[in-house]
Amino acid sequence: MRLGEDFFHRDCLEVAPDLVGKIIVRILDTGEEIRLRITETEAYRGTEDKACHASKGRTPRTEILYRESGVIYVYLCYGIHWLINVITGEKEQPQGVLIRACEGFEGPARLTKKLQVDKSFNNESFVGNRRIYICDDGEKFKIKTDKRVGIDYAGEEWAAKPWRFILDK
DNA sequence: TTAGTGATATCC
DNA sequence: GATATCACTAAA
Repeated sequence: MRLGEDFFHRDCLEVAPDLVGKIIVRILDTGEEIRLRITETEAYRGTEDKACHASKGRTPRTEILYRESGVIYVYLCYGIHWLINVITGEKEQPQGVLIRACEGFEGPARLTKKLQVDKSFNNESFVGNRRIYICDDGEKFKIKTDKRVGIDYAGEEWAAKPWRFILDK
């Protein structure tokens, strides 16, 4: 079953663990279909979260985070890597979930490379999109949590939050 | 361990 | 206009 707007329209701390174990589907321009199970996500929650891009204020780049749930936020990291996020929660509230890894493709940039996602997906939505969407195949998994990674700059308080969700095999 | 890479924000 | 920063990866 394909996930709709109501799935994303919750707090990112609820959506992030729920997204683990779901299937991300990407239809290439060639018609080829790629299906991958999501194995790792991270939650980024509002202006108070120093690790969230929107914590420094609303800018043209972080504008996406304020949009409605289901919207795709893609941005370039270290000049080479595309990272993909999905917006969650209420409109005008900057929060989202970073999709870090899928089965067989651990690492946020390896994922987007495999799925051929780049900035042309930025500002689109998982809801009603025919190139990329997320499915629930009904399977349930055990989830474990951990600290987020790569955000030491946000300070100990935020770097220590257990807002990383990993599929527990 | 380090090079590679470029958009963004922040400082002149 | 210039520079510093960055939610990473692959090669060594």
